[in-house]
Amino acid sequence: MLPSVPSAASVAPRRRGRPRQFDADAALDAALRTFWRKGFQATSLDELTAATGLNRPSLYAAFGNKDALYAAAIARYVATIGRAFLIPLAAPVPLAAALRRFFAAVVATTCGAHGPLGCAIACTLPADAGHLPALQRLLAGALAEIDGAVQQRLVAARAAGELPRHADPRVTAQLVVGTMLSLAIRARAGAPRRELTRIASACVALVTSR
Amino acid sequence: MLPSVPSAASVAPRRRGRPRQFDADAALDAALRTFWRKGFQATSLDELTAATGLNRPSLYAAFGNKDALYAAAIARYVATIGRAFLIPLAAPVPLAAALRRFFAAVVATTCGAHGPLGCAIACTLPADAGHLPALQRLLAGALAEIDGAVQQRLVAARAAGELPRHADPRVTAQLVVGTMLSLAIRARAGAPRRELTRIASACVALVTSR
DNA sequence: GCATTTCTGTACTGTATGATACAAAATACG
DNA sequence: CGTATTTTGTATCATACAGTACAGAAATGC
Repeated sequence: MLPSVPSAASVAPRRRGRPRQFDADAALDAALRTFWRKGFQATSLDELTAATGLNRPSLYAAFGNKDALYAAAIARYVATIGRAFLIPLAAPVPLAAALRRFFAAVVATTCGAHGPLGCAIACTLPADAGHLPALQRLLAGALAEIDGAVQQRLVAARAAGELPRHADPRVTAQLVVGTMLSLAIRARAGAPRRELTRIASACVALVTSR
Repeated sequence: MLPSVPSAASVAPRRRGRPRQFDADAALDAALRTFWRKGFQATSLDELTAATGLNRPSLYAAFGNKDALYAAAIARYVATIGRAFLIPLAAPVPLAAALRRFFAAVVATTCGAHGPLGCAIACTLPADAGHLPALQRLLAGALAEIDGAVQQRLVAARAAGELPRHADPRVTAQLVVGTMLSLAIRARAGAPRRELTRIASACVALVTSR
């Protein structure tokens, strides 16, 4: 389930005309869940109105068109789901334990209770990034953000002597994130949770071994 | 470019009525190139007829409907592109060299001359595997085939003492394939070739180190 | 109270899409 | 040569789609 994180919109000052009868963030979360499962192209506006409970004009007034709604949904994915993956990384525990928690969060989310959703960045965004430049930039930005966060943790780990000195934090972070992306794809292919956990453990062992 | 590998269809015995004026394999390759770039949902039949040079009825008579054509195209991708990745693995060279050749082939293909295509299995198939069970099975099968081939090479490597005895060939293969999938996604995000090569090198170093 | 502003809901528009009907063309069989 | 069989090309169908016009509803400001 998506956490209901309030954003700037929900604390805006009272506006002039008829007030909105919906919460924009909740609607965005509902749209995200639909996009997450079916991707951008396969999701119709009828499905979006059904999922959000809004009618078309309200959706368009709030978010623009379908493209903009998708971009907003992915941005929210990065800000909520993606960032939730990174929180365990910052826990004050040894690197191996932090990485295990990170992967545990990834596996739990990609193998959701509502079927194997995978990861929106790994599984659905790349398909449309091939022909929509705006989405390609979105994908590149999301990857850079996750790479950076993992890299930062690895730099700290190396300073603490938890990583071999010859290991490059940047490329190692990209390998860890790469494993994360592959776990999401495997989840979407229907791989059992146990298998994903085993792969994650092997990645942690390989990265933290010396 | 796709290699023009003949299949059973092109050597079929002379049939009864008016002969076909097209090569089914060439048409399938053309359809695959379009699907590869834009995915299943975003590719229209108009684009497919333009790419293949066939008109709609010929396409439908040869392949069924759009779904079946996509499945056939992905199957051909696995049989040609995917298998081409695996050939370098079987070269009679040490494991590290074989893996380097494998990744070199992956990087060269995912960063094609016609823009960063990525990999059809990694970048476009997962999007529709989320809601089309047939495509989910196709994805799972493709992953299993690549995993198996890499695993087989790792088993041989361990027998030759090129791999630590404590390394599990199966999960190690899944990590290598996972890195491959992530390279394809990064290629589609626009990552420069140099960066992908660096990640691949780090993966090889990590897997073959002891 | 009245004008102004903003949102909601229905109904609609034009278009793009996947799929087919049908007749003409091209081959094999007898 | 005539019939059966398969492919080709055009023209078309019904539907699904993204997006919007418009009228009514609910709030604010004066």
